[in-house]
Amino acid sequence: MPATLREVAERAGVSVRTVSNVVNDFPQVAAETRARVQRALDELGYQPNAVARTLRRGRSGLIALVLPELDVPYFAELTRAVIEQAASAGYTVVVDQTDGDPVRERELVMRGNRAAMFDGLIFSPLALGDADLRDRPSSTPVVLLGERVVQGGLDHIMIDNVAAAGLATRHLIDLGRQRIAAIGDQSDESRKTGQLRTQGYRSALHAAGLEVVPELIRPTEFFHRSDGAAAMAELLALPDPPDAVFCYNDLLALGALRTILSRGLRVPEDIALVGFDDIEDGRYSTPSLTTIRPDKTQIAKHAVQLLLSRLDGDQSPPAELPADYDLVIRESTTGPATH
Amino acid sequence: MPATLREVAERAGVSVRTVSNVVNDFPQVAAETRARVQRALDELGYQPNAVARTLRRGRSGLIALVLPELDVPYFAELTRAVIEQAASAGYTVVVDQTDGDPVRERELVMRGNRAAMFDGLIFSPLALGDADLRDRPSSTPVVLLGERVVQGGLDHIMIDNVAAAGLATRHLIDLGRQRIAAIGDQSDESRKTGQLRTQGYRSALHAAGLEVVPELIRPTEFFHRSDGAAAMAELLALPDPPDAVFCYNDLLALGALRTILSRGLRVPEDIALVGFDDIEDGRYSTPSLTTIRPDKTQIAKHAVQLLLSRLDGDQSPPAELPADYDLVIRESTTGPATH
DNA sequence: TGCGGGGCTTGCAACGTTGCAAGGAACGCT
DNA sequence: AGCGTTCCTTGCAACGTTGCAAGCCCCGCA
Repeated sequence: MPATLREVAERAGVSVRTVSNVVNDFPQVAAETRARVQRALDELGYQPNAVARTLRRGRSGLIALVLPELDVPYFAELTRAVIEQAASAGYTVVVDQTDGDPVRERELVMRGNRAAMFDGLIFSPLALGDADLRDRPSSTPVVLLGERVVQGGLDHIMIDNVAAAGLATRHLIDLGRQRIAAIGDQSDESRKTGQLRTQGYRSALHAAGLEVVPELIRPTEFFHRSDGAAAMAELLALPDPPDAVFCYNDLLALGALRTILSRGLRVPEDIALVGFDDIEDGRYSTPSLTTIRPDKTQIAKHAVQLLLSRLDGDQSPPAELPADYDLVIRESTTGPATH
Repeated sequence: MPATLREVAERAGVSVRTVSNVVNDFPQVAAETRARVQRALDELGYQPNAVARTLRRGRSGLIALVLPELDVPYFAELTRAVIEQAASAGYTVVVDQTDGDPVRERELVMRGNRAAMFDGLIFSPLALGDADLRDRPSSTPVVLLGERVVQGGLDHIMIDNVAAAGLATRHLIDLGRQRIAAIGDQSDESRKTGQLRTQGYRSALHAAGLEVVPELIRPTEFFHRSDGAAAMAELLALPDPPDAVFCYNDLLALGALRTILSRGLRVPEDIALVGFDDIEDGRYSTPSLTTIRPDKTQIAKHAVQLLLSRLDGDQSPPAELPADYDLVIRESTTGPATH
């Protein structure tokens, strides 16, 4: 049963308001009074009631990070970055996992700070699209992450997927590979990630004068290891298998790697592999994984700053911030370093 | 600016209390009134204010899951399980990451439901130990996960680490390995995990009549891939390197695997590897990882149930629930399946 | 002595909700 | 007609906090 302001006030022989003034470090408190109140606070182990405070102030100091899956390493790593950025601004992050369930996503995003208790939302949608987000009734600020939504009229942070995918593909072309496959295409109109990356992949092939072979572009339902493993098995079953694969994320690449190695083939000698996301797993696989590295810290920083500026009343039109990325070359395309 | 009960009441021409009755589905409301209020609710898009509700009811419907690191796959996978269990009981989970920072851990656990807004806490401590938790002033119920704390006088869920480590070690012995190393020992008195697993490792060796070689027991500061890679490098530098290694978690094992393979050695032919945790990464590495699999779903279920029973006023003495585990044999000890 | 002013403290109200118990209307019974 | 009962609705207060503005006291100055 924690102490309230009133109990502290009685013990210190002052009014509730004065205790509040001490707790909140208002200057207009006599030193002697302050000391007496402080003693009472300490003796009773007073902790302010955050709920009452939030009700009164209209701010909770919480921001929600809504993600499809926490056990996807990319999201886990991004979460760390967001928590760090928010903490340095005095905010606490609440993480919520939707599993890409449209109902859960809608619930979280559409309801405002009334249903939940947070001041703002950083949201990486999987199921919800442009249309869904067009007119949110809620007034809680939202920042979107990822390529899922393009025209939501909301603040939005994403990397240039077409260019990044092109960079990855060009790297394989530069290595002299001829039959370059892609894993992770998504026909579903609403899944922008796969489509944008396929677009970048195709342009890179075109630009190099290489033929785009439809059967080398493998769709997957999700971006998990198992999807990559299965897609790779299909590619290996082709009469003329690829000599390189661009996987649309690292998990797909790790799944594909597993399949390749289990068939006794070598990476990169027989098949070169490029992933996307630069998760830690890919730095410790054998061979380690060449990948596109999005600047997760930057993404987190932009997201938090954008959100906080909205909380401060920034009324400027929705921003669309690009995030940096680069290509990290490792063993899966160039072989082990010679030492 | 979302609607309040009062605004709805004015629109419907009833009292605030009646609107509340409709919102909360109290039976004593005339059908006609209910319909009229419902219409007003819909028109204004009313959403109850969770903060006010919590203040009034004394319950937020939130439970916090406090973990050292979200980007450690074991915790990410556990988080998924906890979220699922809590959701099925109508609770929402708030995830908080401490990075093992004692200050943050203390802050979260010591403060009650006042400082934060949750009804209870599921806590996997890294830095805090028995003494720290002995007399918490807060009345918020806590369930502890893991072996960090043994005598906290708090509800507690853990697996039998000694027995599990013994099982892993015995598996290596049964394969005929003679020089079995261990990675992940922790001399720091407060880090129970490493100590308990070392204890199980030693007993298994003793029981098999094998010598315990101190230099084969490698301490690590953390349980990350990089720690495993470094420790393995030390082991390989020994005049007489091991022919098997029991790693105290899968990340250590994956780091060790990376080091072994990069030296051109084979797993399991030259060195057999066993991990702990059964994270998904270990199912897709090459070779896939033999490991101890804690029943994460069971851990989550017990934790949530225990916590909710405390919230319901259960006053029974602190429980110490064991969680199940088993040994999953994969390629890192027995080689690829022949197909 | 009267008055202005600064330094410090306080009471009141409100944030939006719900528990409590009372209020009121309508009905049936004697 | 009077009374009890049932059914429905309502006002008040409170959860713990803080904004606002008033209030108090004491000091200094004329």
